[in-house]
Formats: sequence, C-alpha cells, structure tokens
Amino acid sequence: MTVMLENASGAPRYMALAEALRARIAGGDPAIGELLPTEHALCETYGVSRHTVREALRLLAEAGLIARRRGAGTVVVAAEARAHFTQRLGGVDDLMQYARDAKLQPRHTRSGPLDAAVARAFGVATGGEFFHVAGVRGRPGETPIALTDVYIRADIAPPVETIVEMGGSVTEWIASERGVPTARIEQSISAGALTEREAEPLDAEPGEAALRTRRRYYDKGGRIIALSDSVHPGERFTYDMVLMREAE
Amino acid sequence: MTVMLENASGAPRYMALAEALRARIAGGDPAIGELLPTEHALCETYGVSRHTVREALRLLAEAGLIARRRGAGTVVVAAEARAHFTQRLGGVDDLMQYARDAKLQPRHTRSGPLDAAVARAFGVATGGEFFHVAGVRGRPGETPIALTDVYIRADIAPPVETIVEMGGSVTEWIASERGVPTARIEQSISAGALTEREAEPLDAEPGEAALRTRRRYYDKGGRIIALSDSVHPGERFTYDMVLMREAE
DNA sequence: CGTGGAGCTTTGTCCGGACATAATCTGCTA
DNA sequence: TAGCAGATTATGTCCGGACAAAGCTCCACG
Repeated sequence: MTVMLENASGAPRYMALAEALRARIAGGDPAIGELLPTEHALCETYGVSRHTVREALRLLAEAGLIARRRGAGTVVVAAEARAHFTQRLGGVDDLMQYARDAKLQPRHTRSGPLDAAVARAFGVATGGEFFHVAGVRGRPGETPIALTDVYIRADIAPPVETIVEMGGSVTEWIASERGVPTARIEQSISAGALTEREAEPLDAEPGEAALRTRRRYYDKGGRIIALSDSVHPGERFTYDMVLMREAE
Repeated sequence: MTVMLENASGAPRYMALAEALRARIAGGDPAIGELLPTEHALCETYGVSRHTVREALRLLAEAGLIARRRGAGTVVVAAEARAHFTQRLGGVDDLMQYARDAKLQPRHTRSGPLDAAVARAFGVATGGEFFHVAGVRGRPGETPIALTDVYIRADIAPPVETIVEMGGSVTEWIASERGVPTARIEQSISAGALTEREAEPLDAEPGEAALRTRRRYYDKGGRIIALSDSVHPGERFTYDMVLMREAE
C-alpha cells in the first residue's frame, strides 16, 4: 500500500516525507515511546528510496522528535518540536559588551563573607568567602561607563594585580587558570536613578537615569563562581542582543 | 595527489574528513571568505566518495564554519566553532516578559509610511507602509507597566479588534495567521528619563528613570515584520535572562 | 559600454547497492 | 528456568550514478 506524499509547494521529497511523519507523530501515530515504522517499511509505504527516508528521519531527529538506534529502530521521543529563539554569545565578554580596553580599575578590594544586603540584592544565600572588587570601568582618558562591584568566590579568585590587567571577564580567567568554567549565567537588567555615592566616581549627576545589570555566574555543579553588579549612566551604554529563530 | 585521512580513533571516514577540513580552516587554509575546494576536488584529494565529502561538509555547515551555495561553491565563514553561551526562549512572548494578562490597550492607531524620526530611532530605512499602534500595557486595574509603540508592516497587520484581544506578541499572531514567522529579532535595552509626554499615561513622574526596550523583528528574507519601542518606569520592570553554556 | 542570454560549474536531490555494527530474538544447554 | 550463543533485524557507513537547480562567466548585440 503506497501513500502519495502531499507536496503542493514543490519542496524536496525528503522534506515532504518529514512533514508527513511529523504530522503523524503530532497526531499520536505513533505515540511517544512507540516505534516508527522501519526505514524499509517507510520506503515501501511512501514509494521513495532509502536515501530519502534517511534524510527525512535525520530532520526529525535534529528536531528532537525521534531517536534512532541501530538494530532496535526509531522511537518517538516528543510529539512536537517547539520553535524557539536563541541568542548565541561567543563568551562572557560578548555578554558584557564592553570594549576590550575598557578595563576595570579597582578602587577598593576586600575579602570576607557575603553580607546580607548584597546577598539580598542578588537573591542568593549569605555567607561564603568572597573577594570583593569595587571599581570603575572605562577606557583610559575617557569618562567611565560603569561602576562595578564584583564578588568572586575566594578560593578561585585571581590576585589583584591580575585583575588590574584584565580587559575582559574575570570568569574567563577563572575558566582557563582555575579550570572552573562558567556553565550558567543569570542576568537581570533594570533602570534606576543614580545615588549620590554612585554618581561621584562616574562623573555623573545624582538622580540621573542609569542602566543596572546584575549577573550571577554558576559552575557546572550549580555553585556560585562570581556575582557582579554594574551601573551605567543612561546615555553611555545600550545593551544590544540578537535572537535567531532556531531551525527545527 | 591523494591525502590519507588520519583516523586513529576508528571514527567514520566522513568524521575524519570533517576534522581534517576543520583543522585546515583553523590554520587559515582556506581563510575566512575564501572558497573550500569543490566537492569533486575533495573526493580526489582525500580518496573518498562524494557521499562522504557531503556528509563531512554537512557537519562543518552545522558547526557554522562554512556556507554552501549551489553553483558557487563552499565559502568559509568562521575559522573556529567557538564555545558559546545560549539563551533559549520558547517564543517571542518569553522575550517580552510580560504576564499573559498584561494586554496592550491601544490609545491611538494610524497607518502610513514610517517617518524619519522613528526610522532613525530604530536605525532602519524610512518609508514602507506600517500600521502604528500606540498604547499602554498592564494588567486590568493595575498601574501600567509599559508605554509601547508598535509599527507593524501594513500588508500583514492584524485588525485593531484582534490587537485588543492579544495578550502576547503580535508577531506570534502574524506567524500563525499570515504564515510569516519571525526569524530574527534585534533588541536593544537602555535607560533614560521619562519625558512629560511619556510619564502621563504611565502615572509616573517626568524625569523618572525608565528602562527602554526597542525591538526589530525580521522575517526569513530579512524583511521587517514589525518594530516596537517600549518604555517602563524603573521599578515596575526588570529584564531577566538566563544563559547556558552549550556543549559542543 | 552595458545588458541579456547561453553554456559551464557547483551544489542539491534522489535512486540503487553493499557491507558493518548494534540491538533484539530465539533456541539450546546446563 | 536462566544464561549464552548464534541468527535475524534495523540502522549506520560508504560506494556509484543521474538529473535538477542555482550561480558564475563569457560572448554577442544594441
């Protein structure tokens, strides 16, 4: 029994077959956990070559709908591929969006437990030993663009002299020098008015609108690597991002 | 001249070839922007079938290193597949981060070409027919959280009555009802002070700090679907995002 | 000199075949 | 009845061939 593939749009045959199978799966035939017909059976049912069937199945596998196992067959693992958008960043430096020579110039440093007000601002637990660096970030000779507080887990923090030389993120240094790569970053962005204490080192006016970015960096085991809090006077910094719809 | 593929690990031939080509590209041979040898040439150089070459090239294309064009050849677009961080969103509604019942309440609508000031603010070309909706977004009975201007390409814009009913993004409607899915979104986030004109419909004070998000939505062909500009008084909205390190 | 069309080049689709590898099933023996 | 070995099943790798579609180049004509 041969089933004709519907192909009104002139798409390649393997795409038409993938679509036909996607529709079957969405309708529960076969259901999640059940086996799709074998490649050989699909060739006969749809009247196409094994090459075409394999290409169609590859598309479905890439979409996450099926899993194929040599000797066993092809099992349905999801009923629908969910369209999603993805923002890709090469590294943490891309996330920070500062020019490479916009270095963090420390104004003061301090070691100790994370205090309650800071922990509350980040929504994390108090305690733990952290190395706190407060400073401004900007290019030499230019108005600073950010006032930043970074709290780095003390056991993996770099020496101060190293921080001074860094143009980019301390977490990239920790990844390469301490062997602790960042696995997850949580960032929040908000707007607020600069306090008098914040405005001064930024050469800005108290009450001026500012963009605040707070980040929590976690390692693979879910342990905090670092926290950062940066505030930027409004016209000095815009946060840009590009999201692409992921091919299914 | 046939080059033997190094394959100490027993990997399939197409993977060994992909790795050999990856190494060549990383070494600048060919460089970014240059053409890789043709499929036919690679078959001869490496002593494998066209099928094997195509599989290897598919891997490289999926890794983002090359782009293949029928009739033209295969161009190198990146020298290295870089470890990267990825933010995944289920859909545009996740990007917007408004509660589902925080609907856009239109205050006025207008059709016409995109004027120069608006085009300049978005960094896009003037002209084109757009349907402009200006309104506030918020939950019923609560203080509005956003003042929003949306410019929708006129040929695919929904009717006003439909916009009123929408809890989410108009682009999701356009994707399902007009068959024009959003393929790319560019977003910028900045801080600034509310103007008197902006503050009034938001029940806020002029000069108050506000978070501004501007988005450009593009279809698969790079054509604008819609533009949006939203401004949120500072304490009413925080923009949150999570990035995960992607396994390679 | 510029434009359009024809021909050539290069990748994309699709067919068929053969052998390898991993998983499952069946039968036999302890 | 349980475990092991061999056979069968189903996907993975790889070969070869043919034709289609898109891009590029060159040549001729206005």
